Amino acid sequence: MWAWRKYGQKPIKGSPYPRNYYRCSSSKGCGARKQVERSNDDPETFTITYTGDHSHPRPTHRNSLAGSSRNRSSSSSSSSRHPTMGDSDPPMMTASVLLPSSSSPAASPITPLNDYDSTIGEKDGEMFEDMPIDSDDEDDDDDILIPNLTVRDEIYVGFDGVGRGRSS
DNA sequence: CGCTTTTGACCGGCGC
DNA sequence: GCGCCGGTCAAAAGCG
Repeated sequence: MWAWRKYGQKPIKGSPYPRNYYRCSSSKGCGARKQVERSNDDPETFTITYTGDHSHPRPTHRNSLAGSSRNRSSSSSSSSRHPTMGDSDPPMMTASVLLPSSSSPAASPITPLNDYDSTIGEKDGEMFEDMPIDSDDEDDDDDILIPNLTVRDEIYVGFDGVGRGRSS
């Protein structure tokens, strides 16, 4: 997926675990940020909060980003959607990754996050972006986000930066 | 060599 | 005005 560079980590009050701050490094002026925090109750549950939007196309191997947008400000995220799609503006893209240690993924539509356990159970909050996409070749054009399963109602991914930059 | 990660410090905002 | 909290940047080190 995208490349995320960790730029900070701070202990959050109210949570025994620290929060990690990641920033997209795929593009210079990409204002996309990722915030990873572990649940207090479920150490296996990670709450990922994405904010902002990427200003660069997806490194997918399919689809050509015909004339992808070329407007790159510097910090502001003025990205455009895919021309092929007719730019809609999804208010937000959310991805919640929960790793139920005991819960069974049976309820999950896809992606057995059980495997995540090994990937994530390393330390506090690492990069576990290797979600096992079952898709043969993810032909989706630009469907951001992965099939996430939100089991915990507390797993809420808030987007304060929704519609930041380009929209509006 | 380039890039990523890690820790600390700094800054801004808010509350009291 | 001070203290607290959250958030970000910066510099250095390590690894590929």
